[in-house]
Amino acid sequence: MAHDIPKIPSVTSFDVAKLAGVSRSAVSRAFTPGSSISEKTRKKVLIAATELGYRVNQMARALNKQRTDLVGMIASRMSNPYRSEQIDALAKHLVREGFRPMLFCIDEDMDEEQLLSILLNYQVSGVVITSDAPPVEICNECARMRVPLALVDRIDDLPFVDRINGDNLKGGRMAAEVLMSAGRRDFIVVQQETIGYSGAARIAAFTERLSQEGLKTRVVNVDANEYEGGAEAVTEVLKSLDQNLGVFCPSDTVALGLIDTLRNKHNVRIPQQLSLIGYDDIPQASWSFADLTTIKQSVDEFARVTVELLRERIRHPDAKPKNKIVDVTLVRRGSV
Amino acid sequence: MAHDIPKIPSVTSFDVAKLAGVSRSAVSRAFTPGSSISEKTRKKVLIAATELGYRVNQMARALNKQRTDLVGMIASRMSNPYRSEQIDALAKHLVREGFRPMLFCIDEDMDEEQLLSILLNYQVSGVVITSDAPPVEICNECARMRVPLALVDRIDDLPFVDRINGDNLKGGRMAAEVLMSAGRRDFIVVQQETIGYSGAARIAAFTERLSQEGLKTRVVNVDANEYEGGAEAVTEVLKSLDQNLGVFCPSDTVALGLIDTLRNKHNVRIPQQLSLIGYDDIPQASWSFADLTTIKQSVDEFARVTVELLRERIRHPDAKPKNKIVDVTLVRRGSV
DNA sequence: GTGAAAGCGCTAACAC
DNA sequence: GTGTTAGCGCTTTCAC
Repeated sequence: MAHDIPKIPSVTSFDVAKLAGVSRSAVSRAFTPGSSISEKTRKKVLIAATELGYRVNQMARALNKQRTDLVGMIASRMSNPYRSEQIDALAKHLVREGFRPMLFCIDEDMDEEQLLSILLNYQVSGVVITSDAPPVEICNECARMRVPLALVDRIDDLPFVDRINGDNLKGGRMAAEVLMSAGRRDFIVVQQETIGYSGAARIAAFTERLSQEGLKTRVVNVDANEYEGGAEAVTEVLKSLDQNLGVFCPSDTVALGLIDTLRNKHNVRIPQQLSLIGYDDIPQASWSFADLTTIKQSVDEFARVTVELLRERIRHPDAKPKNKIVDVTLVRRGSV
Repeated sequence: MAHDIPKIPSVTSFDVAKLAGVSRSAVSRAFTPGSSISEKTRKKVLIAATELGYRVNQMARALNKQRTDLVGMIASRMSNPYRSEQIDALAKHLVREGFRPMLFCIDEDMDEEQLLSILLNYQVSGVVITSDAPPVEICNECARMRVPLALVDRIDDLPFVDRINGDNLKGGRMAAEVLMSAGRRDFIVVQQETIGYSGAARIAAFTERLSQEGLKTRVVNVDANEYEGGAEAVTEVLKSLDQNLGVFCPSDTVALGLIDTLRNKHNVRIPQQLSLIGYDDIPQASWSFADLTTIKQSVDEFARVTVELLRERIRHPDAKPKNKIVDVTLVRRGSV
């Protein structure tokens, strides 16, 4: 077998120590921020290290510290653009902050026990869960083992577990207000069978705000998720069309299914015949076919806060759970 | 600080060995598939392990084996639904095959050197790159260090580096043929500034197939990517509208920007006034507003093949590069 | 501020 | 098939 390129043998702290004329401890300290080492030796070590192409072996370090910088990200439904934006942002922030994201995409038939094993076997520094279906066992076990855990868009009340949520109360209310100020008086909210905590909270806030004005909301339940769920809601929406209708979908993917089907299969004119508002502001919401008014949640802000909470919890594993709320804003487009 | 839940101290192979009345090697063997151990002791060990809640410490194992089961996935443009589908599929396959995916989302201002450091520091078992912009340094260094590397949708010719590509030749030809059999005689292909290898290959195949029939293709260059790129192409497309036009976008995201803008901003009727075909078959291509005919690449098949190549290369790091082609199929919808 | 020594938890080579 | 022994490469008391 030809070896066109020579394989480089791995260089250890011992080699660096020898070349720099110091001990291995010195090398270790040179690569450990905040350890007591003179600037002079640090320089010497760094020079030797560069010369040899030394990199500290994280496995050895982890074995010692009983902790890696690995962070498990558990995600479901990556087909939802909001989810993949979230993961994208989270992965970037984690790396920037010195963590190393491991990605686990789960679905219905995932093996909770196996996943937990992996997480624990690798002694992850933390876990972030952004999925609708709660992997209960994982949450409990993380809490129990004091593995820092951050729950995004989830409300589960667990000891030692932090949560990050959008301001669903504000978002739901804003949706109601936008629809009202567009002159709508009759309301439908589309609810997927598998609705999560966030969706439910948004709907509750929406309904509540309307009832303050003495207005009623009808809930249309659909079996499918995302786009298909929206398409499914069309039947019910069409029935109410002669009234002064405002529709709220607590997720853009659903709203997009609805608006697309309404416009392109049933020639409904929006916003002339009805107003529609979504939630999340995924990229597709701004596409011409949709031109969807929606409530924007900043994935970047979510990611920032999540990493921040993780950091804090690593410092204080036994602190009581924190609950962060991320602001939401209205994005006005043509569907209202 | 209250400790509502007791923290469990970590249990080592030593503890299990003691309880099972065997040596630590026996414990190790019980957890190493294919090692020589009697069924009887294996049982004993497993029972003891379960009782104590033992999990093998991957860091220690890795330190020993000089290799983790970590696989780095390097991805760009997660906003492209095709990309996130790819990552989703890849992550699932990797886990199923015993690997642990680390995710690195890169953009223009990423630090190649830092990323490389991470990969090497963690002694990853392999790296998969699915990004348009080639992180050259990373590729070279992986080859050099014999870190198994798989390139998805890339053509870079590197020693010890495997590649997985869709059948761009077939795909490009099919696109041409579909358009021709719809009676089109005048062709435009939309090309983004940042087009990657795959896109270029598809365009080449498309153009070539048409020229076999004596038909010419005009390339429209756009500066923006994805949806915006498609929207940008509209101006040029409209100019050619009175002719018998067929348009090919080597990526669905671009095609969607084009078709959406054409239909919803310029009232162009498709396929009456022109035929349009895309590439990838992302979920949005099937939405009503688009109803886009496209060339489907199976992300699942991509993932399967990629993991397979990784496995092989781990066994034979010095084998010569393999080149796998994944089949593509036509998905007929209403845009042609 | 620095080095020596003792592990972190595991696997592999070697005897038996 | 099984136990013993010797590390994997690093960090970390503990003296100095």
